[in-house]
Amino acid sequence: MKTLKFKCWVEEEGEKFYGPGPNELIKQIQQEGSLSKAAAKMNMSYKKAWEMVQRMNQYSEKPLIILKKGGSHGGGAEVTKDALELVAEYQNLQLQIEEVLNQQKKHLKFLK
Amino acid sequence: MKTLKFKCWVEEEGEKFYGPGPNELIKQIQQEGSLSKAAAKMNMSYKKAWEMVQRMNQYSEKPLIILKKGGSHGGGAEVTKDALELVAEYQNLQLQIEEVLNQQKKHLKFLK
DNA sequence: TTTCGATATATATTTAAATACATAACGCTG
DNA sequence: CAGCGTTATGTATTTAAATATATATCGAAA
Repeated sequence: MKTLKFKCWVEEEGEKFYGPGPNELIKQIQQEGSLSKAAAKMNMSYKKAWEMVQRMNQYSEKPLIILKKGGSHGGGAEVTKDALELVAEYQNLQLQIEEVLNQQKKHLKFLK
Repeated sequence: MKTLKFKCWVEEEGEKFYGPGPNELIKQIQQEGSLSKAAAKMNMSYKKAWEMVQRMNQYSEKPLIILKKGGSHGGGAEVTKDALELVAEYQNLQLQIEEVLNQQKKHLKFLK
């Protein structure tokens, strides 16, 4: 069964800083309240997740994730309101693309 | 300047066999009549290009590229009619997605 | 039957990415 | 002020991808 897939992302100066990975990461951080736990849930190394957060924050106008260390729980990760808006916009964009693909699938010869 | 990019491809059993790379390769082969020259123009190793062709042909119903060895010119690569139709369909699909993206760009907050 | 330019294919090397590992820093709390 | 859990960050190891290298194969044509 052939399937049609896609991916979209945002980049600046050739550097990708927002796509499916960061999008999912934000959602997991919101659920867990912790970057390390979010990374674990995604089977991703903490380091990679941490770098993802740095890139995201660096390239977006306003901070998306706020990391805090120390304190009673050892620290944690907070998702900003801007991040949530970004998630919503991105996922809406994905939906619209999927819609186009589902329409087109019907008469694409090479998918048979 | 932030830009929104995308990629779409066809896969079967988790194996990608058609996307931007193979699409461009077909076009270059048609111009050059040779797989090695097409690969060179794309700054791709011959081996990678050759494997691309194998995958393409394997997963599509009808052969897309016909490779010939020996003969007066040493051999060559031929693009089938089906391949050209595929190129056309794929590029049309890309255009439609771009259209959606260009529409959405206008009111995407995170692109500012 | 030799030459030629292209395809065919295996192996080795290089490069890049991801992961693993180790350790420090932080700040609340008992 | 020691313990805890989390973030912070460098280094080493592993893994995977891409490339480079070498050699064989093919078939028309001189």
